[in-house]
Amino acid sequence: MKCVTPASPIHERLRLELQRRIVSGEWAPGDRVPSEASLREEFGVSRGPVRQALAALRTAGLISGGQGRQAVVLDGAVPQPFDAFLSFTEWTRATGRTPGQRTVELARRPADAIAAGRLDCEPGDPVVQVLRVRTADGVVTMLERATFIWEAGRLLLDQDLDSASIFDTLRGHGLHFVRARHEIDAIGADATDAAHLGVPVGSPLLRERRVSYTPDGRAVEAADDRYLPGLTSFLIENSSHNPVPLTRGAAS
Amino acid sequence: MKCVTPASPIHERLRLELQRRIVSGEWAPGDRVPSEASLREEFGVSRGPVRQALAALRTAGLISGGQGRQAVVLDGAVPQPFDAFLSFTEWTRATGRTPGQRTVELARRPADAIAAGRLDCEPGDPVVQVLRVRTADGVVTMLERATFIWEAGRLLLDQDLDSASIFDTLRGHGLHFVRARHEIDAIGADATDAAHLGVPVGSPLLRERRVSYTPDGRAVEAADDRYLPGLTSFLIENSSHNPVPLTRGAAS
DNA sequence: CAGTGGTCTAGACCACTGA
DNA sequence: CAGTGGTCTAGACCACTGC
Repeated sequence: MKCVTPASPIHERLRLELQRRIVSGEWAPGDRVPSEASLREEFGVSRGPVRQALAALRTAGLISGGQGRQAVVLDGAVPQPFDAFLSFTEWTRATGRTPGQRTVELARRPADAIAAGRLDCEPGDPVVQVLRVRTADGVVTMLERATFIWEAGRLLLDQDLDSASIFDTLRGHGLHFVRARHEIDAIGADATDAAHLGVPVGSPLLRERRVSYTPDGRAVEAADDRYLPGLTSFLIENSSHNPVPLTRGAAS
Repeated sequence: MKCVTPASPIHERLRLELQRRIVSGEWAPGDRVPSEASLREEFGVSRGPVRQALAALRTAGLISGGQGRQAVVLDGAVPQPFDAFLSFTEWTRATGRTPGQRTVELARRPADAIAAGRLDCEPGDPVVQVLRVRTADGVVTMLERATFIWEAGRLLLDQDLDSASIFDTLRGHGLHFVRARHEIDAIGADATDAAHLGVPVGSPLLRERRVSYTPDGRAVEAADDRYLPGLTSFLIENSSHNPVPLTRGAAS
């Protein structure tokens, strides 16, 4: 088994190897995935890790499955790691482009009721707010409004945000994100959006509101990102075998 | 164990019971979930099903987790079954409202290049297209453009679409959907959108484009649904433990 | 250091699919 | 009817968390 990271668990290495065979085209869409028994034999492991690896690929939308029915390679989009969905910087790099940013505002102020509710802190608690225009290969793509709890935001106040990734900075101080909740809808551009994205007030924008959490469950960042339409979309792969924490919600 | 459906697998019944305890408030957000050992003892099963049930709850965003760290109940949104995300009818009912619809057009025509590509058939093959205004509790919510392959669409031609769920109809003929791919973005209303949704041309709409598949991997339905903003949003729970087939994509 | 979850093995039975 | 995946058990070792 040609494994990239020999230190990780068997099921993880197995998943990476199978994923490599799929995205490299070695196994083409429509091909039948080897049976669990074959994979057990090929890699010399028991059935547990094999099933874990296959379940992960199914969740990622790379293969199909079903009782009695042999799995088949699907023509899914290449899966992105968790970080790539959290960080504009990571996402842009992962898609082969160069991320850029221009910080419009970086301020410490007391949390208003909305921010306090989303970040699970008290109104009036100090928070740090960032307003940045994000670009990909120099093209204006998104306007980012992010609010951080003081413990995280204070680390950003003396940073040059135009040249550093916020996520990298926080990670460097031991603040990791392991969970996030996203709410996606459409909204007309307000005056601020219009000014920085170069569109008329009221023109359509794709909005992603997000709250990110640390392993111990504390909310650290609440964001309101507004994307220019036509440049960005969100893709979701969904199946009854592996239900996704995906909900169509009424207004909020 | 108070189980709703004694015929289903242990891990499924276990998940439902634990989910019930969470959504009913019996276990409040912030409470610690009993250890795997306790659950094994309480339900008299081995560790496998217990872990399967807990993994499902983690994926659904209902509980946290982590090596050595005892799981904690989160304040997540109530999870929706797979069907509820596919069918406007199911979703509306699941959220306690009454679905309605007004069919604008129901037509058989040859597939154009775009529809053929999405449905994996040849341009010129017959398809059935449906244009419907969808309402919830009588409020106009969404304009649905759906294209079906002939095998499915032919079942709809003699239906009264104003009173029946398309998904129910197809299900009744043995056409089940088990997988779907969704692409979500924002777009300005075109003339058709404007006329049926009652908004000016160019005003922001939330667009969901979707392709649905049967168990044997055939694409059956390609949809382009446009939601009025402020009434509907998409919610996604995301974690590094349980990566979600969720991708931010460049334009399409 | 005790308890917890993460991982792995070996073996078993069943339901379903497809030739 | 043979092969496949879905499910379950019993037992084991390890890494990490939190007291």
